[in-house]
Amino acid sequence: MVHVMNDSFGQFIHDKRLQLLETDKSFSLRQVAQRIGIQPSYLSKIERGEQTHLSEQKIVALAKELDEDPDVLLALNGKISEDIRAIIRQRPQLFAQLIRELKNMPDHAVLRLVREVRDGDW
Amino acid sequence: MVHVMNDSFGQFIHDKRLQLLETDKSFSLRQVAQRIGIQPSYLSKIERGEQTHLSEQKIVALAKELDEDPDVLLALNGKISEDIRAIIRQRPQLFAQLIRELKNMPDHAVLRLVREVRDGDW
DNA sequence: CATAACGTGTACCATATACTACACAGTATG
DNA sequence: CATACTGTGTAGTATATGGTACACGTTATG
Repeated sequence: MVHVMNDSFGQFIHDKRLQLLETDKSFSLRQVAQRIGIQPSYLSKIERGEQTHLSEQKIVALAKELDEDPDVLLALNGKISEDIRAIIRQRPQLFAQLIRELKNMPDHAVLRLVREVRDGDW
Repeated sequence: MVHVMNDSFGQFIHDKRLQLLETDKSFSLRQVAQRIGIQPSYLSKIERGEQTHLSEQKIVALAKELDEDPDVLLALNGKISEDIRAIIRQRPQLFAQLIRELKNMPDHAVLRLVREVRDGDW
């Protein structure tokens, strides 16, 4: 990662895994690593922040394992889902403008837009 | 670029540069390359699609030179402005949801949202 | 007509990203 | 108490990204 990344990612997934491990022994580092398809040593490094890079595919798999939102885990890792990026690249001016306008809007205001669009009341 | 990238980028900036060159001899490949801070051979390769990679910083400088929208040039190069990415990463769930909802909305509908937000009529 | 400017070919290069392979010591389990 | 499973350390790797340096032949220009 070139841009800043405080490693809340490693901390976050470590905590969540331990939490799940309390009631399900299949959430050992080794078993989770195996299920998402990486080496245990690599997941170990990521959890401890010694290594930060993890591909979108593995992050999404991990999100599924840990029952977390993939977009949130991706964000904690400094990434944005490829499908979102593709949508923006289709109409860069339009989306850039909208997103910059929304930068400082409170959550509830943005949510109102989401609802407006979803309910299609226009 | 890992994902697909049809090289409209090289074609696009080549065409625009030639257009500007018609009325201003300072838009030679060499001089433009110098002004944006890369080697002429590199710009040459990019214009001909032999090479596609160009950093956000250089693309923004090039957009300024060619009087084009930086977000559009970035998109043609498969990229999204870092400031936009940062905004999304701040509130990933919120923005991911909104953007996915807007994926298939026509431009005028999205523009209506932009205007709503800008005019603050809420 | 010398020389300045042009675009391009070849050969490299540094850093970032995303991992693997394997060994090892400690802890739990049948 | 053997052995299976745990987390971690070390070393190395492939590919992507974003370039540089310099020479070369061609085209303009004073």
